[in-house]
Amino acid sequence: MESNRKTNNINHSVSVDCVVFGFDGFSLKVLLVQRDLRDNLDIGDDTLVLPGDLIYKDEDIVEAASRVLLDLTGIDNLFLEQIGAFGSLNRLAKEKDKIWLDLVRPIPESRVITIGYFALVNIKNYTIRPAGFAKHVIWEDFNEVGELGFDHNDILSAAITKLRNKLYHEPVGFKLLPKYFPLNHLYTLYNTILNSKLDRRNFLRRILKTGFLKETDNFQEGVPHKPARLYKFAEKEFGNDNNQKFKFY
Amino acid sequence: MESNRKTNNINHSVSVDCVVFGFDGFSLKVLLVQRDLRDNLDIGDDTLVLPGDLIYKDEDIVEAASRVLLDLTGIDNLFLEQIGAFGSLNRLAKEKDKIWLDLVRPIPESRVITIGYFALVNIKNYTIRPAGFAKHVIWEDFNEVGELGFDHNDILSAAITKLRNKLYHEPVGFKLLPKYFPLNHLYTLYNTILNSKLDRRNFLRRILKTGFLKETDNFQEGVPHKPARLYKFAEKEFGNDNNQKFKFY
DNA sequence: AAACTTAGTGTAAAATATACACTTTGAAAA
DNA sequence: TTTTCAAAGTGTATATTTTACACTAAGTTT
Repeated sequence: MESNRKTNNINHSVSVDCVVFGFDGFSLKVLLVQRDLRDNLDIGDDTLVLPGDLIYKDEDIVEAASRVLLDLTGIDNLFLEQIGAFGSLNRLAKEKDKIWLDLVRPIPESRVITIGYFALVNIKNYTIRPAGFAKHVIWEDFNEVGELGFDHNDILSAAITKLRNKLYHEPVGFKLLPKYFPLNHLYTLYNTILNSKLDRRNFLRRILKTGFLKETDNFQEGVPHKPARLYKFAEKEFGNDNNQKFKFY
Repeated sequence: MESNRKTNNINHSVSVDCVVFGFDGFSLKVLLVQRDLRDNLDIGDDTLVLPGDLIYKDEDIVEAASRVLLDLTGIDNLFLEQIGAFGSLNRLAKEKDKIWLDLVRPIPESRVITIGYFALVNIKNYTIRPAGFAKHVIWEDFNEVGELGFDHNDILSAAITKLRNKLYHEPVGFKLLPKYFPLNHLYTLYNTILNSKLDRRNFLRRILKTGFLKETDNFQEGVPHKPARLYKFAEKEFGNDNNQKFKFY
């Protein structure tokens, strides 16, 4: 039996949890799932959590994170980066969390250490769909995230810190945007995520100087004002390996 | 039986490994242990590894790292920071590693994910001593580290990257020095770790401007030249929480 | 044609970074 | 006690970068 084979193949000590950030043009979003039971029993638990699951015994950690995102949200083949391991002894100790674990986990009392992963996506590229034992999958406004299940607020904090640092040193901002985008969208994105109001002219000059953007001959269409030139990521110079760094502010 | 109680209390899926850096005035050192068997059988394995061990089921991860350092090296009560989780499927697959695991681990074939930790110590504050199942404990010159057991070269790489980044943004360099130190020692330390030859006058000016150093009225003693003024870390301004950052280069 | 909205652009002043070498001071040796 | 040695300690002129700041251009809508 397929599910049995999988059950036996579970590592009950280690899980992964994923922080997926998106940007809709106005605010930073986080992908959250409302947990539900495998067999569609509804226990009236509407706690939101990060998408995550126990890993399989024969599965690389980052592969587990990929699988989780595909299963729970339909998002496939993302660039994932590790945030770190979260293993405090009471991370599964909230009452609601224990009830849920009792119902869905073969060894509900097991002490689980989770590895956090972090990804950036263009929100419009994905039609998220609940699957596995998620009831709903939603894009939650980052500033409106309330108390999550387990220690997921801690993981999310670590993720936002990482994202903010990355914006200053690595060409990542464009990952939250469509392939072609006007510079002002990137400008709004930086201001939104960093909670800042950067000088627009200086921003444009500096972001271009980092070299990770390449101008195209395409322009915005359907906007009720002068259409802006579209830019794209300069893969040739920066590759897909997140190695090259720059100093931005 | 004490050791039995402990054996039953082991989490066979998760370990910790520690990268402890020291500085002897000339080069960066890493604490390594030569692994040996618990019962002092010598299997002729002189492979060097990072100090590490499986965690206990009821133990916080960072506490496990502390325990390991105390047990294996006599170093107690260090500031430890997480590097990340290392969980590739073949991380324990080298032939020598398998032999060692077969001999010392209750479940030698278990798939183990390890959490790397990183610490900086003043090398002279500690008389390292082997204990547990380490045969020797040594301070190895960072540039002379050869092939380590398991995936420990990967962990070490991640650690040195982290250290180099930290030197630019956090007041940590002084942790590798005695409580009171002349600025030139810090200068040598930066040059050594960063493989650079910074301009001395500019370095002194800039490191002072970061504000994390406080001049004292003490001077070097017993040196065959003009004694330099000693400085110490400005705890009042920077606290012990590694929060405050600066931009240094 | 006028009004609206965002795109796109330049510069002067201030701050910071860089490159560079000599004098001072104490200890040790002569 | 004088000389020598070794590292400590210090300043500045120039180049570069950062900052603050506001108007014109272009396309769309009315």
